[in-house]
Amino acid sequence: MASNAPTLKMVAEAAGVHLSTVSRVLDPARRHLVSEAVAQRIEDAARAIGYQRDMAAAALRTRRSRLVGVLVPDIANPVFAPIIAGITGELFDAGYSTIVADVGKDGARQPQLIADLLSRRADGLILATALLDDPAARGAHRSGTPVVLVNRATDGEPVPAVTSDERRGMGLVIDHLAGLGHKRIAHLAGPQIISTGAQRRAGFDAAMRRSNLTPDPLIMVEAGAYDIASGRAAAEKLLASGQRFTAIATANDLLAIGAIQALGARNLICPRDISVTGFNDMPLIDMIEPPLTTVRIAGQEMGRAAAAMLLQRIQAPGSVVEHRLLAPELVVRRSTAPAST
Amino acid sequence: MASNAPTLKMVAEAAGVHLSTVSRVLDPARRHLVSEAVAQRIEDAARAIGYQRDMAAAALRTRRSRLVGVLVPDIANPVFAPIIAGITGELFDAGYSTIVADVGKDGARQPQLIADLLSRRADGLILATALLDDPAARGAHRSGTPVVLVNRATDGEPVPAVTSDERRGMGLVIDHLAGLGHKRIAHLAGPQIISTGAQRRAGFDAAMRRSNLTPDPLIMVEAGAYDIASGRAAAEKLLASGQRFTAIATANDLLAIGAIQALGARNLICPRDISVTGFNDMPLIDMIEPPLTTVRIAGQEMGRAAAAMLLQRIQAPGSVVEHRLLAPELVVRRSTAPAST
DNA sequence: CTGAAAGCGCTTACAG
DNA sequence: CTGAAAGCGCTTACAG
Repeated sequence: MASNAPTLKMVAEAAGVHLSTVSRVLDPARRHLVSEAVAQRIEDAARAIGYQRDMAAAALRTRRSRLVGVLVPDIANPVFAPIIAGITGELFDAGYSTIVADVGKDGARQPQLIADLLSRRADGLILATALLDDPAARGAHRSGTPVVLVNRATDGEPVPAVTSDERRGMGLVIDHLAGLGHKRIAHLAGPQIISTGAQRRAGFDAAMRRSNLTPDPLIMVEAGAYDIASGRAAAEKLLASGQRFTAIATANDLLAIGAIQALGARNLICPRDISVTGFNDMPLIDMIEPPLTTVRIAGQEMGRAAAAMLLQRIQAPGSVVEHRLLAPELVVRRSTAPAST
Repeated sequence: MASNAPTLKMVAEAAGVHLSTVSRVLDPARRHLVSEAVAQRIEDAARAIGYQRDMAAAALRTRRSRLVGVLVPDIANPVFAPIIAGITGELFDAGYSTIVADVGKDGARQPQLIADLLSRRADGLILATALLDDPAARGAHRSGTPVVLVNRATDGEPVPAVTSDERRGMGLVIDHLAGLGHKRIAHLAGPQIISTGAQRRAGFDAAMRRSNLTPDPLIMVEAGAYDIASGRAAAEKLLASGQRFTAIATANDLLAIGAIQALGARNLICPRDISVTGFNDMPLIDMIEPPLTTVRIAGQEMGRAAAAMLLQRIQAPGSVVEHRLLAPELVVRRSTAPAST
């Protein structure tokens, strides 16, 4: 274990050289500075005694840790799983380690987690936790720490980000529903303090107008959170309003499940009476009844792209801030049908 | 950012003391060694210039990093999400950071990841990746590194572990099915090189005998992996065998979905013709058609318990090896019904 | 109660 | 091409 781990000095003694020479040989970028014969001898010795470079010490000396911190709102939420997988995969390939931390639903742990990550000399941060107005994200970015937002962006002062193109995603939904003859389309929106909620709603408005339909404020409701209970509650409000509509475009798969439950409670059947769409294409959402028409976001790619962007910013800290948008994809299943008349 | 971060020395200068005194004051355990007046002055100075302890340097000096590595077979698998959440939550509360790493489906990255974690002076490892025979887990444990297995255990030489009580879980399933009058119960087993697969199968045999039923090798199949496709393929083999059975007890929810699909392909309906049970109670499994009767494992608790056990082993490295078993719970839904006659 | 010094394991100018 | 030395930012015996 660590307490008796071989050090550079031990390798040096075994090979009969100075430890600085060992350090050179073991760094691919500087190995050529040493004669081949000596280098060979050192490599043999290092292998023989099982030398492993101490990253903690190297980080202290070089001020680079090859460590990246990832903050997520809820590590148990399946939506983030492919994103995290993409991030860790890309970073691993680049020789980086990833610390994934869960800030808790209310984000309470975020400040301490950021401080902790920085005190471990993390080379950069990826935040999946951003609110539209997010002082922590802005602050970290401003202070010069390489930061990239993923899945959710901020508005106002730009911070580097990789997200799905939410407006386009909702546009695909509306085009699909309009194509099925739906005219009165309700929107079950996500929390408007998060970019996904706000952008999907904006995409809803824009796409409705593009289709010459009117986004009617009377059939728009906002869910308090992205979960089934909130979706059901919001959909019940919609149904209780007495307004007429033939489809509900929701901002999230779980909200869609809640909406379908609310319909069922009133003996309305999806899609026969009312079509419902989701967003995200989460695992198993194709297995529910009815299988959900939804928008697939490229989670793993998003994670990879965010990691790549961060790596690039670690190399060139001051470089221009970009917001990369990934194209989503409509997945038509059986929760949508021609408008009932 | 990190390059101009305040150091102990800067705080010392600001407060007009030696940096060793600052170090004492900022460590709660040694603060009492310094006079209150000086301590106050130092704390004020530290706050004023925004001092943050450099964990990398502290780790180098103390040989403790307050960092724990967690290895999972597939970070995108929803089964692991609550386990990871439990682990990170418990460790955060204890002042530890967690590195979560995905070893990839074939485990190819595991050796390098373990080496990397150790080179960052991780204080311990939690492995959710263990095979029944797992040289890496055994090796790490033997070398004196604090290690705890979670969800999956090894056999042979004992390594500390926290898992669900698989035999008991499958026992609950069989008792339930037997209570519904099923006598010919097929087993769709998980991979037998993983403890979950092996133990659930062992639990199946034991519980069948306890109920005076015969576990029939002719209606037992092993899935190649825990996924829908493997479940479907295995169930098709079962159906093609011509053997008679009225229920299939599977080792995993995804396998159960595959089994239900295989039934559907032969125009058999679950549960009318054949009852099917799952295992894990993964997210949304209650929403599929039919909602699945399954065994709920206490994922988050399991994670917390594994973290607590690791913390304890970090304090007392040589302490006795235990394998903690958490009680699972049967969740009856609509995929099981009285045996058709 | 406080300071001065050594040293954790590395990397990297600087000599030779 | 190789060695000797300084120093990253801390903690911790050892003095006084």
